[in-house]
Amino acid sequence: MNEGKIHRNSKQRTSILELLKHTKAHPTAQEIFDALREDFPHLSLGTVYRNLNILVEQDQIRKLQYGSTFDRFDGNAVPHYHFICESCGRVYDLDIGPFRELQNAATEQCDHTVLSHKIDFFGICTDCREKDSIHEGTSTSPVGEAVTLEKN
Amino acid sequence: MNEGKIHRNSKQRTSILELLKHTKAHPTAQEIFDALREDFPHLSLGTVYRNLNILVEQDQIRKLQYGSTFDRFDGNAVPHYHFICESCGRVYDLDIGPFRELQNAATEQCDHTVLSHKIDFFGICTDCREKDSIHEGTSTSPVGEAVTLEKN
DNA sequence: TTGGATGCAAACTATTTGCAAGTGC
DNA sequence: GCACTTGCAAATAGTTTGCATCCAA
Repeated sequence: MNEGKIHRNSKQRTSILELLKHTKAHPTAQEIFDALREDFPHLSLGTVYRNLNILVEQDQIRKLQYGSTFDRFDGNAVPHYHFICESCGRVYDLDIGPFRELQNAATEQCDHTVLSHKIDFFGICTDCREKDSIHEGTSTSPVGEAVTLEKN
Repeated sequence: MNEGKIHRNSKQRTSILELLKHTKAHPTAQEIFDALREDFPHLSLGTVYRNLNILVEQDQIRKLQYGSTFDRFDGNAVPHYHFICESCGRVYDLDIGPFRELQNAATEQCDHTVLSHKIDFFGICTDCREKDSIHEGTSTSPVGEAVTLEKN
């Protein structure tokens, strides 16, 4: 895309980065937009998306995708794994790993050049577990495709 | 959604499932549509999506999402990990794991109830590595958000 | 015969893009 | 002043949905 472009500073982009660096919430583009609207009443969603893409490209933030219809963004550029609550859709950082052995295992098993990996854990977060007599939370459609080790 | 619905047989759904069971290619909805068009000249994309969702719901197939704009589908319902080529976008099955220790590690570190996990490995597939003097393949935009253990 | 399944087209949603005006360097 | 950025609105792309008709049980 616009890989080699020289980027100017902009209050908008700086604010987006700041917001992401100071939250653990992994917000969506829309959430970032809503939050920054207070400071920039004329802010547009297009600008938010444009800047998020620039920041991702610069490796300052990360784009998270695991099954909802929309992406989330992570201001923590340091490699780490995630836990995704299948009830409320929230994303939590995990403080384990990285497990380089996994990559060795993968490399040994296939002939491809393995450069990186990503692990997502799924389940029910403490928050949802507590308010659990109601069982089904206001969920943003959970995920499929995960390795269930203990099927119940 | 339509969880408890009783589903009739349909040639279309059967064919979609057959196709997915007999390929290792993890095709997209569009690719499935194109392939089945030969047998069902009047097939519609809507039908393909509807049936894919039913099959996912029935745990007969899995929906894969790792960063492209579109989803892929996996006829292998047995838990397994994937390797995604960052150059050509192809998805390969890996024959390692599942690593239940990971889940224990995660459970210990957070208080959430961890039910499942998923691992994706990223890199360059053998195919792309070979035709590599040309370097940039016809890529469908690679992924972000992965743990790079050895930055080169 | 009844309610799910299909084809078709229109609707939706998240994201991207074109353009004229604004702005950092 | 040049080129990047912005806001706005229109455009995309992938997926979903409404509806009349079709078809499996």
